[in-house]
Amino acid sequence: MFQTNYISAKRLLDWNIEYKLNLTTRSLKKGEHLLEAGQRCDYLYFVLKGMLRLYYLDLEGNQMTHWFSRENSIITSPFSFFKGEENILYLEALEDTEVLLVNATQLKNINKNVDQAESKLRKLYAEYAMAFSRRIMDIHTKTAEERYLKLLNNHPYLFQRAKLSHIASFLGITQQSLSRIRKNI
Amino acid sequence: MFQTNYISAKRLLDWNIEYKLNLTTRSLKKGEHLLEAGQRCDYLYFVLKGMLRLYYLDLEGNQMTHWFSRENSIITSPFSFFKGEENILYLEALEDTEVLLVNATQLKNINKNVDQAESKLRKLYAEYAMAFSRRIMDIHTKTAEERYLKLLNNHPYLFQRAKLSHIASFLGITQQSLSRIRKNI
DNA sequence: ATCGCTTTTTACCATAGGGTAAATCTTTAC
DNA sequence: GTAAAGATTTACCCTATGGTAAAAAGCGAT
Repeated sequence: MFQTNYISAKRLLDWNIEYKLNLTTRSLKKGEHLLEAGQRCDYLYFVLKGMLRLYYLDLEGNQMTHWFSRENSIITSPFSFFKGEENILYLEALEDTEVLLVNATQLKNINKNVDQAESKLRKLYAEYAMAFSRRIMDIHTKTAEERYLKLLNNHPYLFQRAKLSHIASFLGITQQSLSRIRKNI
Repeated sequence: MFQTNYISAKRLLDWNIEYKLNLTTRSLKKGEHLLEAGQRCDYLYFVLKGMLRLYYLDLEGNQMTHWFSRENSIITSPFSFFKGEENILYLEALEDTEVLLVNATQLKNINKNVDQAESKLRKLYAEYAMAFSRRIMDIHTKTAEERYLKLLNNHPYLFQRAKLSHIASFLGITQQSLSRIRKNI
C-alpha cells in the first residue's frame, strides 16, 4: 500500500521542473479513506491517478462534499496541514486511487531546492482562493439550477465519477432538490 | 492624490523585512472608488489606513459585497490582476483611505529581492483560500442568523465601519432579511 | 437471473428567506 | 435648523428549497 521511490518533479502538476524527489506513494481502493476527521493531516497529497472527495459532517451528521480532486491535482486538509488546527475533513477515494505524499519537511526542501516551486505553489493557492471566491459569488447570485448547469457544463466528468448525492452537497442542496432540478430539464 | 516615496517592507503587513521599496501611495475620500468594473486592475493594494469594500453587481444590478479590507491587509481584483480577465469588481472606500500601489513588475522585484516575500505571499494566499473555504462551509451548514452572529462576534468593528446593506449582501441575504434577523435577537 | 443493498426519484407539506412597497430613522448639505 | 437624500425597519405575500417517507431503479455478489 505504501511505496517509496524517486519521482521527477516534472510529474508534479506539469511543473516542468527537473528535480528528483524521494517521495512515498500510497494506493487506495475505491471507498477507502485517506484521511478522517480527528486524524492530523501531515501531508499535501498529489493525486497521481483516480479521484478523491473532501467532505465534512454537518451538525446532523450529513456528509457535505467540499471539493473533488482528480489526477494531477493537489489536495490536503489546509486547516490541519498548514495551521495545525483540529482536522474536521474526510478524504475518500471515489475510485481506485494513487497519491503522492509530501510532508512539511519535504515541502520545505522542495521550496528550497526546486527553482520556482515556491512561485508555482503561490500561484496554485491563488487559484484555489479564486475558485472558492467564484463559488461564493455563484451561491449568492445563481439559483441551484443555474449552479447545477454550470457544473455540468464545466466539469462533465464529475457526473461520471461521483454520486449525485456528493454533487448535491457540493452544490449546497439536498439530493432531493437536485433530483427535482434534473427532472425539470 | 498620488505620491511616490520610499517605504520599508516592514510596513507591509508586519512582514519584518528590512527593504526599501519605491512605491506609490494613493489617498481616497470616503465613497470614492479605487477600481470599477471594466477597468483593468493593475495593482495589488496594501491598505495603509481606512477601509475598502470589494463588490460586484448581480444581474439585477444589486451591489453584492464580496470582501472587506481594512488597514494592514492586501486587496486586489484577483481575476484581473493575476489572470488578466475582464474585471467585474468595484473597490470602494468606506472611509477616508490610503493605499499603497504595487504593480506586477514591482511585485516581481519584491519577490526577487526581498527574502521570504514569496513565502509570505504564498501563506497569505493560502489564508485567503481557507477563509473563502470556511465561508462556503458556513453558507452550507449555518442559517443566515448563525452567520450573522458569527460575523458580529468575529468582526465587531465591521458593524461600526460598514453599512448594514453591505453586510447583508456579504452574508448573502437581503437587507430586509438582516433587519428581521436583528429584530429577533 | 435473483436477492439484497445502495442510489435516485417522487410526493407531500413546512419554512427560511426573497420581492415589493411603504414607513421611519439618520445623515448631509445648505 | 430644515429639507433632501440615504439608510434601516416593518409588513405583506410568495417561492425555492428543506424534511420526511416511501417507491423505484440500479448494481454487485453469488
